[in-house]
Amino acid sequence: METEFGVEGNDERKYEEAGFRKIYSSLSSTKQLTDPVVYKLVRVEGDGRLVPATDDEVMEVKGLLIDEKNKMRIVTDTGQPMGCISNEVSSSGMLLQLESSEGLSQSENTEVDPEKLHARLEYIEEMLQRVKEEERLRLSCGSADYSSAYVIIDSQCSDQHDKLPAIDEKLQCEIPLQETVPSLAPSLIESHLHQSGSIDKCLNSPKKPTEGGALTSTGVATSKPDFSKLKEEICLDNLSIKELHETFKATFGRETTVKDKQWLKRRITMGLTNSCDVSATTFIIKDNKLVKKGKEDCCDNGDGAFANDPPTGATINGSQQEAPITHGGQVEDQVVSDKRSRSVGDNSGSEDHHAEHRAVKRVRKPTKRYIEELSEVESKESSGKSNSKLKCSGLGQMSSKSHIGSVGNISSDGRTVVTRTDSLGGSGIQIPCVSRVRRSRPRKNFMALLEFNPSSMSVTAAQLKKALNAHNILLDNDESEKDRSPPAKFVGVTDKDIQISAIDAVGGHHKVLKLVDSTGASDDNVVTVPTSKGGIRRKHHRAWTLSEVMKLVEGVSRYGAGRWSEIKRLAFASYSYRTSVDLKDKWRNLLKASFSQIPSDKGINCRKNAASVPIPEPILLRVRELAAMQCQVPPSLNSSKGGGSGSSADSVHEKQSGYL
DNA sequence: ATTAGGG
DNA sequence: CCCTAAT
Repeated sequence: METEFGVEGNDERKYEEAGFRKIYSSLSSTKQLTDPVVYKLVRVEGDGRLVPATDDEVMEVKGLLIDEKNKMRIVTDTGQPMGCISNEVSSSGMLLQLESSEGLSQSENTEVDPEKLHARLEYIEEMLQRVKEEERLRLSCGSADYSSAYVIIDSQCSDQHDKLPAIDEKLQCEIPLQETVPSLAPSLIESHLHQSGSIDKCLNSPKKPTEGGALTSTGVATSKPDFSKLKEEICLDNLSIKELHETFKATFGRETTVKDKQWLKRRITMGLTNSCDVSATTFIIKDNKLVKKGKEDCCDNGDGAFANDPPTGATINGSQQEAPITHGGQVEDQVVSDKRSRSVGDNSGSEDHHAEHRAVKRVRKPTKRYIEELSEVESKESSGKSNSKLKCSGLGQMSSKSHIGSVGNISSDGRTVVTRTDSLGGSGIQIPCVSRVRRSRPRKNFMALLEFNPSSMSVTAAQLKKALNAHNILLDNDESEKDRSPPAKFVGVTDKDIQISAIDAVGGHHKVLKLVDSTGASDDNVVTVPTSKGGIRRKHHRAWTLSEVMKLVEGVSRYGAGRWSEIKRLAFASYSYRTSVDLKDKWRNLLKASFSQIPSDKGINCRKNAASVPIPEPILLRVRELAAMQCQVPPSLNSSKGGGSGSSADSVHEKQSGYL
């Protein structure tokens, strides 16, 4: 149906005979299908049966795996249910089967180059990363309905696995998923235009000697979102992987480890242009619009898409050892060389970790909060203990047990969650160091309980535990269990986690990676932090990402300031945190910022930026616009700053588009 | 339940 | 961000 046959009909028949139905091929006709990867989509029924994905499901997932450069195909299984894998599968989901070419085309040849396998592994990881990212992005758009994605890796070459002990390990990584990732409002783009007089250069020289020094020795800029990189014109083409990662973070407020330049560029571009139609081969974003350099024009040609695939990745700077995931099929070797330990799917925090770890042989720098928390712990316990634990759970696990093993846990807001044994009520249970207790709701319940049962601690404790469990915060020693993801068994999952667990499927021939989606907000937990002053204060600051801000702004422009619940529902549907009140507060802040920060623009970005990322001027401008058109302009500084060129145009603009 | 404002 | 008053 949605089949898009075509292109190298080479092994077409073979696949079909094997019971596959090819549904998508993004292969360019020029590429050789020497080492194809086959995807098979399967749904996991509640009883554990695996049934072929429906066409609709296929369609849905199809978009997730458009891989234009690597030679692979996506096919669905036309066949029958594949049998039971587990009766623990409660949630239905998608199965994505990756079949290595070795399995298909070389099934007779048992001798598989270990290197190739390794390469395959790396490749799969990369793909998983991408699936994950796509999943996140998709989630943030609030579209999807299915809550799980499964990836099955057909291990027909299981005999090779001994040679690659890492495989099994890698399949068992948990992936706490993070929410977020909106796209930028097109409306912002316009306002940006007005101001673009002063706008110019590409951001390909993001390294100011001053910044980031503390973080990385490679001179890569800091990992904190740097909106400045998103301002003005962005030449994604010239960026290294690292820089792309930075840009990605700035755009989506989240780290990524996807090493594919093309993918990164496309994704970033999509985010920045709020378009899903980004298939350009050149990625220059100017004024939030995609500018195509040498080629035709921008954004369009949604389908066949990435036929020509100018090696933008070829812009590899020799200086930086960037992830050499290139296209074609020659990549593998390079990838192999990159076999650092790495988890299939951690989330931002550890992704960061990986990125850093990879570029520099250096342990991830603990976040401020982490240090803070650690110190708190230390104050109670012996400091040395804590330290060792940190190291242990942070890295030791990975390196010792296996290539990757469990990456430990990462809180969805990007912080590494180190488990420690704490004397909570003297029970000595293991709790995540940084785990935060669910905020408002449980607290309420908890309080209520305390009120009604002031004396029965057991009850309240149980309730608390229950509440925590409800949010997938394991208080028990399940921590390790969770990590291990015992084979042939699905981990109990809530909709709040994304994880990948390996299980032995039918006849032990399949490894299944489960990619459970997350509503994204597993982090609206809170931690109360004893302030040095004595009081204890809550400590959840969830930094607003650029994307969020832009979404907010766009929401305001669309529904009007004040309709926070509307905006919440419509524009922030996928953000479980960020209440309407939050939106309101943020808007208030934005207003304040937009009307105050103007004059000191140049002087500011020197030092102060280090701590707090400034909001890009275009956004502020837009905010001012909206404020003006909605009569929210603070009386004091009404028309002061506007004197310049942009404002006149703006005012005109705002008057005309005043009502929406 | 949602908003507006102050803290 | 939190809290509260007002609607």
